[in-house]
Amino acid sequence: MKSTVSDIGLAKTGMLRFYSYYYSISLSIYHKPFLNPVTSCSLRACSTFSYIPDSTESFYDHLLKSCNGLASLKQIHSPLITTNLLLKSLHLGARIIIKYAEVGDPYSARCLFDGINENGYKPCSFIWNTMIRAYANGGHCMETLGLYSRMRRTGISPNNYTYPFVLKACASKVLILQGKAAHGDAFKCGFDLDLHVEAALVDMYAKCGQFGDARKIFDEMAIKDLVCWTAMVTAYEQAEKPEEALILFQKMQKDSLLADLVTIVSVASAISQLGDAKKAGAVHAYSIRHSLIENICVGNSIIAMHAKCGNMDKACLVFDKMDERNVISLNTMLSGYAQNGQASEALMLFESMHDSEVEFNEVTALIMVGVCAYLGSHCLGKKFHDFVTHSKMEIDVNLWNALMDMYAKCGDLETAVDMFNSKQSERDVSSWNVLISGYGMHGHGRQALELFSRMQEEGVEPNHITFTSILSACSHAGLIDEGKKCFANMKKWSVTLEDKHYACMVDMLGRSGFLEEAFDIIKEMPSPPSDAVWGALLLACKIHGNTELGEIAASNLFHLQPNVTGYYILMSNIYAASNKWQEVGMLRQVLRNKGLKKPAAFSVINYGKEFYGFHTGDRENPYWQEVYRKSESLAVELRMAGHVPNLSCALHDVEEEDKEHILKYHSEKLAVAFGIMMIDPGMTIRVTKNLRVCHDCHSALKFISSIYGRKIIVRDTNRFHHFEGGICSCKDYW
DNA sequence: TTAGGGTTAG
Repeated sequence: MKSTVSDIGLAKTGMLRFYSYYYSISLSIYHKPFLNPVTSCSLRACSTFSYIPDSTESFYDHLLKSCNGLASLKQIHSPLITTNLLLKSLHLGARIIIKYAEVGDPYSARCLFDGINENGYKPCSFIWNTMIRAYANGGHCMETLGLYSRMRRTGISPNNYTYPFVLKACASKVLILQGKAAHGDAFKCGFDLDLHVEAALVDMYAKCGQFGDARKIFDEMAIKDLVCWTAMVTAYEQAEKPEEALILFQKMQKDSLLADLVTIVSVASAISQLGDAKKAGAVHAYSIRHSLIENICVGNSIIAMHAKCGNMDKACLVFDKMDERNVISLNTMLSGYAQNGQASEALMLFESMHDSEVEFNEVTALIMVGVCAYLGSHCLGKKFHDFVTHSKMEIDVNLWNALMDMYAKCGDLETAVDMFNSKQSERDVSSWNVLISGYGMHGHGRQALELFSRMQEEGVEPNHITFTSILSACSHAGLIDEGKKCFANMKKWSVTLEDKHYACMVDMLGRSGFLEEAFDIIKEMPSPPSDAVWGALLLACKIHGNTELGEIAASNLFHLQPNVTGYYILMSNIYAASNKWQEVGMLRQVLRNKGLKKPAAFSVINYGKEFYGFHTGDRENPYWQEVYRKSESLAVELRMAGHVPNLSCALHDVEEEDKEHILKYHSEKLAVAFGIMMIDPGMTIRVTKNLRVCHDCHSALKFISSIYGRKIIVRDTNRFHHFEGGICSCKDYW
């Protein structure tokens, strides 16, 4: 009992003994069979007492405030029935109705409401409003509207309290027709100019996507308070119209209105959508100036905002200064690190939070499994899987899918397949997508197509991600006809063709040399192609040495993404391959002027508990001297086995002899040389590279897998290469 | 004795 009742509350009311008495009554009621405290509230007898003392109401108010579950609510409700106290206080009845709705039992709330209505109370709007509120707050839209309609038929007048609830219900289920009808009713009764009704109307029209109507009501309001302004700002933010939200926020400030925490959370979210670091700084400063940042929700929103603007240093500063943190603060930071490619920072933060009071949850696990997938670290991913298995967390289908995806992205497709097969009854469409995509990135196009057919046989409807995965799988495996068929079938499944689907088609056709056909696809696109589409064409032009089409793709890319180094490098490589050195020089000058640098190639290999990273020509790695010696001897063995260095893969402006020397120390060759030295023979060597594998390394690794009888798996930015017995799983098509 | 904006992570 004491655990559900505030001692302070009891001391204030002095009702401890009173409660003990009724508690014993409620216990005895529960021991009587077949007596449900709610349904038995027929409230037939009327009172022995003509009034209920204020102190009693106050006592029950305290009890209800501290009650947070159905069982304890019923214990409070029971003595009120047996003593008929409920009949004497409509206020208490209303409180219990609301409480039943809050604990998720609208049926009991309705029973009590019907009982009250049938037993002698003079019909009044108050109790009807209470029941309408209970339905509306619980998201029971149709019940709200049904009761509102019955209220009017019964002759009970709706008032200015009724409409905000009814409009809220319409807004929650985007029922614009019913919302408009309620607006009309409010107008007829003269309540449409009430401040609360107007705010609810603004919210309803905005949530139903009718921004013109929402804005008209908002603009014409005689008095606008903070809630109205925030309703409109939030409406724009939720509809992904961040510019409009911020314009309104500025206007609000000109009206000398101070934002509260609700406003600032919405504004921070709007800035997150824009990714505007400068505006993020201004809102951060505002939240400090007005002491809003001390609220944990605001703090978390500011962290998320900085993270989405790419500024993890500032996010970290807020996180470090927080007096109180919760699991959302931690997850926001972890996901920020993950989104900004700072995987090791995410791992360090996760480690550092082990001894804190914040408990990890399923979202933490989802983020961290994603970090392992990003790193391509099989051993770390396996550790997280063990961690999750041994924790109290529930492995739901989302986490299960994330784990499958992690195994696939860490090169362990077998485990991903085993996991998929072990959960037949609980699979969802994402489970199928994960495995189709896994087959695709490992070059198993046929298996991806078979799984796609099986998925349809089992009645699982493919979505836009399924088609991205299957088109990408066909592209990696060079299955052009199959890919075209899938692309044509998308309409059958009512899946809208998105930019990414076109990018897959351009990639598929372009890689296999059908450059003109790929360009035709672009020309047929209903909306302007994104950088992904033009990027796919540019890559294809590089593979097939098409300067003319490459220039078209590049000029679009330089316009769309003027600061992405990779596109300048690709175009420069196309020029270099056709000996257009003047153009090469020009593009390098552009990069210099913009202060852009070619990203350094980097390969990571896991050995024991550690990760060893190698840059091209690395001399910082603690093992670099041994690794260099191994690379020298490998170069000799490769020559003897028939490998001819592909000098076009080295820098273009150095002598031929130097080119061969540079090739020996490419990052993936250094990592594999390290693997051969350190990892037991018979164990797979797993390497992850931050760029695409170069052609010379690809050929060399095939030879190495044969010379040493080792299985080598390399994950590059696009896909996996499994080298074994002198061949690669990509069949030299990548 | 009832009312309007909404919590940040995946």
